[in-house]
Amino acid sequence: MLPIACCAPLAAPDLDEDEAAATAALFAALGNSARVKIVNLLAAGAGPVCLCNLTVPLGLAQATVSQHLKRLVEAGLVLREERGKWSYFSLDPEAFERVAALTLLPKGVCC
Amino acid sequence: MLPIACCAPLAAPDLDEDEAAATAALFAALGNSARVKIVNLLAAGAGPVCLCNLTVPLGLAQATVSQHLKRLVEAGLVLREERGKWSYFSLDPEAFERVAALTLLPKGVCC
DNA sequence: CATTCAAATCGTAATATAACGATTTGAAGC
DNA sequence: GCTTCAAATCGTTATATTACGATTTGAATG
Repeated sequence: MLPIACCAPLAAPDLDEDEAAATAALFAALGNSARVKIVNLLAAGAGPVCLCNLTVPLGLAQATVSQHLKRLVEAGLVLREERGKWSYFSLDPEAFERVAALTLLPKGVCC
Repeated sequence: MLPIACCAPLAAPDLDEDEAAATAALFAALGNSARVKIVNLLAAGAGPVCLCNLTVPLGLAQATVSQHLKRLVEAGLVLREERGKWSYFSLDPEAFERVAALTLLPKGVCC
């Protein structure tokens, strides 16, 4: 999957094919309960979390968790950090804003 | 697919399996470029839009558009309204708020 | 430099999704 | 009641996703 170059709000005027695809890709990255739980665990933890500490709470095999993390990293929502043999993951600080930006209402209405 | 009973923000404390699944289902409903475009077209139009006016801008067959609309209705994002032979669709007024609620930051930070 | 061990990748199977044409359904109109 | 025509559903195919065990990669350590 290509990295998400940009994404447009749902209510943007004249959304073209590429913008719709980029927007959909970001939503799709969160369209799986394991990945929602990963984001939730990363948001809850104070600081980066080791993959090895995610398999038990998720109830999934190491390979499966690794794949989900890869998708979240490719979507630009999660950051990977190598520490020796271990990989630590954290939410991209802008992840929430990036997703929230997709749901901006027309006319600047907010929340 | 079951209707989405409730959904919890990504950063909610102690997200359980059902909450994660409901949250993921809402994201998944928007995780397709055709459905993003449909939501965009419905947001742009003033009032309900006929299915028959969606197939051309989407470049998809009637059956395909009907299926996508069904998914959006099941996700609680779009409303269906029958008018004689035609079906008209509009955004659920709460759709944006429902999606935006998923990305609420911890500690009430907003936008 | 061989061993260890976590993570990534590979290969595969089961399931889900997306698309289409064909068919069925159902309201409107003759 | 028959016809019409839009929408929904069905049946099918192609593709994508999800999951796993097995294998490979690569940093740390003896």
